[in-house]
Amino acid sequence: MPELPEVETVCRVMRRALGGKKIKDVEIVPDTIIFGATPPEAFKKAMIGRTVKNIGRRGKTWWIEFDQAPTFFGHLGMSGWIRELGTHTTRLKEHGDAPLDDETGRPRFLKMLITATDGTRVSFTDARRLGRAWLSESSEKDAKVKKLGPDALDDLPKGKDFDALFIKRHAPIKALLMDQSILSGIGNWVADEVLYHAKIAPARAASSLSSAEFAKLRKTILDVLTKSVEVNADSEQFPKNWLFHHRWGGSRGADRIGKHDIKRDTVGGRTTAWVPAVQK
DNA sequence: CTCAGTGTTCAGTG
DNA sequence: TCACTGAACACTGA
Repeated sequence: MPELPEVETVCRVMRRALGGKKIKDVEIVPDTIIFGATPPEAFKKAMIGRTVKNIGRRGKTWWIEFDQAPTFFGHLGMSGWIRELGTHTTRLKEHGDAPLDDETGRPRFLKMLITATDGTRVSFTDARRLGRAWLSESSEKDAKVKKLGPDALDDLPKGKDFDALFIKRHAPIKALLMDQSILSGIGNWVADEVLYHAKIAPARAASSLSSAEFAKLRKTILDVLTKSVEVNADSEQFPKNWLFHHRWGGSRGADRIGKHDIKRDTVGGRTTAWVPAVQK
C-alpha cells in the first residue's frame, strides 16, 4: 500500500534488478481493470527484446523507459507491490505484498511477470486491483503524469513558492497535502506523520497557517520522506517517535503516544490519526 | 457477517 | 469553471 517512500523503494528494486538489461519475456494475467483496454500483446510488444534504459518516478507513479518508445507506466493503488523474485523480503504483510502461492510457487495476486535475459524476474502483484498499468509515448507526454504536481521529495518548491501552493485554499491542510495535483507522493500515513511532527492539526484550513508553520511543514515533509526512503520504507526502522507505530495499533482510539492521546477523525475523507495535545 | 483500508476518480453541490 | 465533499471502485483480512 504505497506512498512515495514505498514507490521509491520499489523503483530502486527495479533499477537494480532490470537496469540496463534486455527483457526476455513478459507475462500478463489478463485484467481489464488494471490494464484497461490495452491487450497483453501490446505490453509484450513494447517490452520484449527491449533494453531497460531508465526507471523513473513522479509521486506515486513510476515507469520503465526502454531504448525505444513506448514507456511502460504503473501505479500501485492501495495494494500493489513489486518485487524481485528469488530475493528475501521481510515486509510482506505491511506492504500488501503477496506471499508465494503454494501450488505454483509464484506470487498470489500476480498481474505481471517480467523476465530479463539473465533470468532475473520481477513481479507486479495487486490483490485489490486498484493499481493501474499503461503504455504511453514518454513521461513528458503522458497525460496522467502531466496532471501531477511536483514530486514531494525530489522537486519540493521552496519559500514563497511552497506557501503559494496552499495559501489561498480553504480546505483542510491534510486534504491538500494528499492532493496529487498540488504535490505528488504524499498519502494518508505520510500526511498524518508530517502534520504530527509539524504540530499542525489536520483539519486546519490551509489558509490559516502562518508563514512559520508553512516553513515548518515544508521541512517536516522533507524530513519524513528522506528518512523513510533512507530505510527503504521499512517501517520497523522508522524512528521510535513516529506516529506511524501507533496509527493502526489501537483502532478504537485508545492508543497513546508518549503521554498524549491519539485521536481518530475523518479528514479529507480519510481516517486520520492525530494528537490534539501537540497539534494546534 | 461486518467493516476498515498507505488511492484515484467522478458525480454532485455551492 | 473552480473548490470542495463524499461515494464508488474491488477485495482481503481482522
